Amino acid sequence: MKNIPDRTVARLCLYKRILRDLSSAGKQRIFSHDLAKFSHVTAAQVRRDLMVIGNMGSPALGYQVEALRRSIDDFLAVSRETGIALVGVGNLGRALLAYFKEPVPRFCAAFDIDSEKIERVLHGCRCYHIESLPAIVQEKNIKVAVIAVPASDAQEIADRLVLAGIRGILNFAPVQLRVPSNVYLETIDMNVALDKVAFFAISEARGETRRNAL
Amino acid sequence: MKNIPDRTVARLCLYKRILRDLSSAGKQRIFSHDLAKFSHVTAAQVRRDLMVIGNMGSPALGYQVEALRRSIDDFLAVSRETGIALVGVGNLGRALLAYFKEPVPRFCAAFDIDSEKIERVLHGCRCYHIESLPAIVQEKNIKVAVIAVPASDAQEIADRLVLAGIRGILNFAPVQLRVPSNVYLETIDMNVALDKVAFFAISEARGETRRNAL
DNA sequence: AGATGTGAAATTCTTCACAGCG
DNA sequence: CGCTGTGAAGAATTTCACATCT
Repeated sequence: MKNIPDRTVARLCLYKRILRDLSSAGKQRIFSHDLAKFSHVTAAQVRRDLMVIGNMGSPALGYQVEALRRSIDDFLAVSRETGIALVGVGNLGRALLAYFKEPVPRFCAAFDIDSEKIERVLHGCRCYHIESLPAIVQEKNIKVAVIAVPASDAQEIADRLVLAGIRGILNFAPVQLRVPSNVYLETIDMNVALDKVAFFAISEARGETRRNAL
Repeated sequence: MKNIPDRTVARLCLYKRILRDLSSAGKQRIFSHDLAKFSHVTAAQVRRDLMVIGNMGSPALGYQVEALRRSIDDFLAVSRETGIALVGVGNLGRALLAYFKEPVPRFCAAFDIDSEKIERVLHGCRCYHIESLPAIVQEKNIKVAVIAVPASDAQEIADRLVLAGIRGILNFAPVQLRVPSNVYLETIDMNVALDKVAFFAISEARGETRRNAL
């Protein structure tokens, strides 16, 4: 498989969500132009992105919302071929459990060290002791993990995750983690996000309004 | 002021955080090469980014950690010239209040409709009824807001924020909001983030490991 | 007519590479 | 010498524009 640009994948994920919303709102067809408007990108960009999943549209009718959604879903299908674990069931961790519970729970296991939480089920997700990580990761075929522990613990958790065979990490701790290059890492540093918004909000150096992170 | 690229600002925010960490770890000087390693970018990129805040380094000694941190801080200083509001004190909102409470609380007001929460102080931040938004925004000179309400309410909140004079919005609701072009908007869609990590984790289409969102 | 799919141009972002300094 | 600051080259990404289809 060719190298798909990171940005393209992010936009495809976005289109997927928009198409789902449109679909459940009963819309049947859509033109690149409209999808572009919803996603805050250009129509040419939409069509270019859609090239990677093979053509789908008809000049007369545009794209079939449901068919396109399914195509993108298939392309990204991997998302459902793996379990996803959450590490850290503090404030943020619990919020993530709640956030990702609808429409289908996305986490299949949560980990913490606090014995208060072990074996409890929060927002539909069972909580295990971090020592069980390797066993559960194996058992549930987990390839992706989200880190929601304090910055001071994040590197140790990352190391454990890598050791347990995790292939992708979404990190919310405000540190730059070191992981082997075959593990995909993305860090969402909300301090950075907030600083950036504040900067562009106030300075007149409008960074030509990019509307999507990632 | 020239147009500073969005990415550059994001990296400057990141350098700032790293320099703060280094500084409190007692480090005095640093070379672009090292800062690059910590931020997962190249040394040339670091130097290029630092150009926008004016030169600072000495070939012999590298950069003075504390001076550089202060320079970046000044450049981004706007971050502290404004109040920041949180709208939506649900699971995610409360997690954000906790997350942004250290070292200095960053939110100066929270808003919700739930009368249970009004006038209570959570994680050091007072909660107001959404109807008070215009008054409090004016009173506290708030220019930036974070949206942490359900997707279905996010557009209405965005409209109210814009009307109240907000200049920048960080949106956590999984919808693409429509705001006037003079308002800076950034959306962090955690579903998209997770989909993307899952995609690159499993497909062999390694998107040449970008290590930072934003 | 008006939309798609796509080479090719334009733009933006990153890296190279080297002059100049301490 | 090795590092900074930076012009210039190189990559990557986005946009243009048009041939093609309905």
